[in-house]
Amino acid sequence: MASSRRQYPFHLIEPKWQQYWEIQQIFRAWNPGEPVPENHPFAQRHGAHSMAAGRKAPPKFYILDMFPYPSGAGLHVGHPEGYTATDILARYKRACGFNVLHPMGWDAFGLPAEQYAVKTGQHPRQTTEQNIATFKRQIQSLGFSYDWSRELATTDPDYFKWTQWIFLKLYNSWFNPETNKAEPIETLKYPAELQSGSVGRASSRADSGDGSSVASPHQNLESARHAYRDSKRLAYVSEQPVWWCEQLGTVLANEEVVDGKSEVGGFPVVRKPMRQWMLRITAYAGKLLSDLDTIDWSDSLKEMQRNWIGRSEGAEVDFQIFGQTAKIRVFTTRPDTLFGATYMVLAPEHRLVDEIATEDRWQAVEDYRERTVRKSDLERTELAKEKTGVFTGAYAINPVNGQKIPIWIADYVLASYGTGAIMAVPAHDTRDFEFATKFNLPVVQVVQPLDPKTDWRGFVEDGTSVNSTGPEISITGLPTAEAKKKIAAWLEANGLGRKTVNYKLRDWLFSRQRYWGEPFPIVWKHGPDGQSHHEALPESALPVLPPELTDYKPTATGEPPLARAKDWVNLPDGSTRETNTMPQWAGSCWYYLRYLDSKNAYAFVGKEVESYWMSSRGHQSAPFSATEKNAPTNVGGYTPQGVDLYVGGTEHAVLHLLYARFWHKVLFDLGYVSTPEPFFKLVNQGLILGEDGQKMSKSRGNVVNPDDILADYGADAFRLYEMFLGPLQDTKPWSTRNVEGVYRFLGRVWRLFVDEKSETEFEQAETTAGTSSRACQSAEVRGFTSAATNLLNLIKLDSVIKDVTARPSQLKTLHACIKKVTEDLDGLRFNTAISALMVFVNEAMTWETKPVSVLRDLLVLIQPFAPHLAEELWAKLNLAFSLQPLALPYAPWPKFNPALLVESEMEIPVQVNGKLRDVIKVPADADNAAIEKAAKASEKVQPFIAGKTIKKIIVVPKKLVNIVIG
RNA sequence: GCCGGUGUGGCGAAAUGGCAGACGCACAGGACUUAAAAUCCUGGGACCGUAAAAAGUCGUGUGAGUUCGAGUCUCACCACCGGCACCA
Repeated sequence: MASSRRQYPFHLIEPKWQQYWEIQQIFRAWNPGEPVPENHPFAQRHGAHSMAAGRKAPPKFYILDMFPYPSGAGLHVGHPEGYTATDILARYKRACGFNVLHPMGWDAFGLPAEQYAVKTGQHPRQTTEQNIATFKRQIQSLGFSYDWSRELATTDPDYFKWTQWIFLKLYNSWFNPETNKAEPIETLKYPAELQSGSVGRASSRADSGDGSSVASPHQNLESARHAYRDSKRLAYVSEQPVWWCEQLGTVLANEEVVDGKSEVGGFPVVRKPMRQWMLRITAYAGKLLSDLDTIDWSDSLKEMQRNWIGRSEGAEVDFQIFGQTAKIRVFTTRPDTLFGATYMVLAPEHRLVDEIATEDRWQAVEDYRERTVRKSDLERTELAKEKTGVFTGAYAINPVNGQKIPIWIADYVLASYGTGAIMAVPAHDTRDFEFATKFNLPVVQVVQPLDPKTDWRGFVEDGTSVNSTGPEISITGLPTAEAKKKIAAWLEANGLGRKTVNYKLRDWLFSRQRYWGEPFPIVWKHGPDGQSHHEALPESALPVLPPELTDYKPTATGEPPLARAKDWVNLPDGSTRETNTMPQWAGSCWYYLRYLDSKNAYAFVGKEVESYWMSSRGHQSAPFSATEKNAPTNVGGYTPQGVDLYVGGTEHAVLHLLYARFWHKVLFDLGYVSTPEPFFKLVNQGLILGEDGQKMSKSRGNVVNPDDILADYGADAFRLYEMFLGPLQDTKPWSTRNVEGVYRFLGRVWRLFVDEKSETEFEQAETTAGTSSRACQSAEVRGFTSAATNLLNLIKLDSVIKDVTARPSQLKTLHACIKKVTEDLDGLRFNTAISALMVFVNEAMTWETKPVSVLRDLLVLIQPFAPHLAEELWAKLNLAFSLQPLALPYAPWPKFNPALLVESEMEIPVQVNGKLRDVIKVPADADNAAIEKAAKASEKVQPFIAGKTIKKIIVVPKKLVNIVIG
């Protein structure tokens, strides 16, 4: 920073008010039934009994930030962008009379702390606590109005006790397709063969619903029932290939694997099958998709979730295998192209491959499968890669025309989607076409493009069916949509297939081989026959704490580090604990609910409290924004509810936001929460790039440290700058130079109020006292604050601030500002709200007399943006004019009065053929005829219309005149 | 390839279909100062003019269209950003 004089003493003002807010608990949010101390400003504004039972509480507003992962690097300038936006809104809503819930906490489990532990032996909890302390100090130095009494960390046993509790709810529930809801597992009826004493064909493993699992040779009824229930739970166990990283000695989640290498360190990873816990998120695919229509999120975000869920409508069709009893079921979105199916493809992992491959093809098939398994997903799906595959030797019968078509295996067909098998229609599918071209398979046209010039080869859009007549069914001549319907109906009627919906969404792999995560509340019981099964621990056993270890490395066998703690793992009754831990996403799935009632020892959240904050009519008492487009209201039969505004980065578009919605919906089905969606309105803040327009990164050396900005310009300037940068949602480059612009603005606000001479005296006194350094503040906070207050009291108000009635022009300036700032805050347009404040201040600087009333309103308007400066000036005004108002954060938001903006004259632009020629002044009450007359009389307009025929004159009332000439 | 978004001065940006460029940065000139910093005032899209003005012409990625009137609406195209990517 240029070593210039401070615009104003923010270095004293900011710590002073931050400490005041904390000691007075100014930003405590009050729960229903909670007694509010009489001297708290909330009580002064709303009444001491406003939250008492049976009283109608003030409307709530729940405004939430995505809580940060407290990394060792500390805060970067991207964090405060969202936090400032939410804080401004929180302060604005508080001033508008809402009971505002604005909490902060820590998403504190995670790999970095664990890796540090592996390297140094320092317990991850210690690392985590240090990082939280840094983050908290940095966040608090920005003056956010968080209710810190609700602070939580996902790593607190009091918190993850309830994460484990929710897991038990998932474990003890199943999804009932008939009610389309999660229900307690007890409501699950056993199939007929498990109801009597007979031992039936029960599947012994997680059942994917295709009824194909092989029955165990011998099981008694009890264990068969057990297995059946286990296969239906929302939390279940299955054997899954996962990413294993030898160098890191751990398994990695998909999102930690980038381009076939570990995101951390760039080490190679391999697929390895392991026993895993899964969460049945796929059961909710339909609801997760359709309920997007009921919430106010950006189009792009909703689209990302839609793509991730990936719904496609189509049909399943059974193909008889030639010469065998087995059938192959395929999924297709284009049943209308069935006549063009000239071959079939199975995924190499498809379970029928073994059965159908002929002897002469066996070796080729086996070789191909071998190669496929070794390939990573990346290699399999790599862009523009050549198609590969081998013929199995077997044939299938096309059910519509009886044709014998070859069955291939190829890795472009994924085992995990649909049925793992496709009918290939090379004429009308790009991938099938490539494959057919490479292996010389026949290509038969069955769809005619509407435009006859379009080549039908590789034509994948809708058209008209051709060559589609078989012995029993014909769809030739039908448009695609109708052809689909007709063929689907025929398939269904003949038992050959049925309409279905498929989703790309997969079940959520929920276990990690980590130390620093929530242990599962699960034990394994080992039967005498060598069989073992899992059982839930009772709620009374929660929280399940992780054992203390000295070595955090995963074991050589790939077992989780928890397995090292033998005393912890082995229980007296011979059972053993589950040694996996939950993924980092678990804690963030429900933290917004814990904030509501973070100290509750008896429930994850109290019922009444949940209902007040999540489903009382906050939106109705004050619409978020009347002007907002696309704000869904009352969609799907219920008023949108939940968190009123959630702000965070796009990086969580599909994972956190999908997982949290899923958990919330399960809790809703089970009756624990009162809304089907957690987040009513969600906004993604845009990325802040480096000064060079590149993404900020250490390697580029363009990272801006918030602490530096704070030291040079203060928190208020930092807040203001982040908001003035541009629209919240946009990506925008950082510019330290531009910080000076808003910093100067705050200096002008300061000089609008204070007497310059007294400030000079203050500066001399400060130099003598030597308290100018920020460093001394932490040492003796109280001493610092009283010294700072004494110094600041030397600064007096400007003598032209008087208790006089404001002039009409002054009121006009003020109310234009009130209007603009209010509307812009409702629309989250912080940058233009700030420019409106600048316009006001620029104007007010020229006033020879400054009415107190106007300046007080100004401070209420500025308070959300620059709270420290506003508080200091507010205090000075109150002192000088002996006022005893509410604490500034609770002072009512000024009400815009349109009558004050009325002018006696208005300016009307006059156009000739749409081109501006003059701006005329007419009386405010002039009617259209008078305006038209004045426009034609204008001297500047005359030359353009003289001698021309006037074809038409458009007068937009009070707005504009356009004279159209020939 | 598919989906979503964005294109406006030297820069960040602003404009319910109605005066394009508010507000701010940078810049230039002036005031204050021994001087500098800070502060205050003034100027500014481009072109063409002029001693200086005025007037005029052009101008919101490109090309068409709708309209009395388009940065804004429609269509096509181009560029950039983000997401997904053999999902049948």
